[in-house]
Amino acid sequence: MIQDARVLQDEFIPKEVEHRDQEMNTLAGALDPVTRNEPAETVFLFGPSGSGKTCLARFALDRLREAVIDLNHQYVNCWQDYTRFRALYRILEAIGPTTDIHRQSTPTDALLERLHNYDGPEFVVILDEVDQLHDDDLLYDLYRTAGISMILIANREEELFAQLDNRLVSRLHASRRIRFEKYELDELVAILEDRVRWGLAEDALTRDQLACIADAAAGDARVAIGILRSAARQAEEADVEEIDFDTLHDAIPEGKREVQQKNIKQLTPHQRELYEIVRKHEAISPGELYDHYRERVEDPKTDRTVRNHLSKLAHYNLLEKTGDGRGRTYKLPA
DNA sequence: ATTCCACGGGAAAGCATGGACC
DNA sequence: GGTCCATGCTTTCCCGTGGAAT
Repeated sequence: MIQDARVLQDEFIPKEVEHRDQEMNTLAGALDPVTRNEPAETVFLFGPSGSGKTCLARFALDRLREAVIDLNHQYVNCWQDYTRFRALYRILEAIGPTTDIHRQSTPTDALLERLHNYDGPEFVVILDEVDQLHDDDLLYDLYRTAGISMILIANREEELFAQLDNRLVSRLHASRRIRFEKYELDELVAILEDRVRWGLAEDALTRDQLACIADAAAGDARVAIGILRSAARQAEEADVEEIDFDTLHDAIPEGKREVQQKNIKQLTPHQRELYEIVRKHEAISPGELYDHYRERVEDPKTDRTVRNHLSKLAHYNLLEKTGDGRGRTYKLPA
């Protein structure tokens, strides 16, 4: 069934990107100065999740590397590396060994100094989920570093600029902005067809089945590929060459759930406990939640810390806050 | 009006850890 | 080895704000 599992991974970058010609042209245009050894324009990619932002950014960077011999690059997911220190660390990894830098005991200023001393070839940094950065000093740092170009990725344009410092907003005002729309149904089907062609046995799925997946994914390519992956895995385990309707039916919720399960694994025991408590309730009030938590956990943290955890869980889309103030309840997202 | 929760920003304390020095 | 210091990250403490209930 599965010929090449890499094709079904989230990180896979296809040889061609479909239905994003306009966006690709703009992005390539912004990056073009790099081919003349000049810094690229700063580019923003905005759009909903699964609309191809990250994929296109990496794709464009790959293309650029084919044309430019000397080019440094790094991809930073700000969701994971959300402090100034960690993001800087990630960036420095691309320009040299970092074994002498330690999470504790090396000051952020030392990282910054090393970055400013950089005098290698043009350096393109992709900052994904840039709105997850806890403070925007990092953007300022990079902006002021000669030889570094930025591709910045976020969901919502207005929200991002609302949270940025005013100085930064005015400096970034002139940068290029590319807006992505959700994929249409037939576009998703085309994307899935490619993945099937490259990664699965021939005719593993019918066109109708792909359309069914695309429909369930509601314009989100990541979800669509997740469902496909899940279906292929089940077929592989059952050792069959075709995916039947039942398998597909099961794969839809599972594919959707996969992203969440990934996030749950990263939680601390306390955070997971909170998640479990919310999961067991239809909807739970904050006070009730704190009570349950204190009962179930050996060494309960303070309410304030619990609130921090809850914010984090909400950030990961693992739970949902509804209402405000007194009427606030927590529940699992729909 | 007043009280009651809940929220979340910010300061400070606590924690874990590598490096310098003895 | 042992001690102390510096640092980033987490947790706690303090507190102002604001809506809901009384």
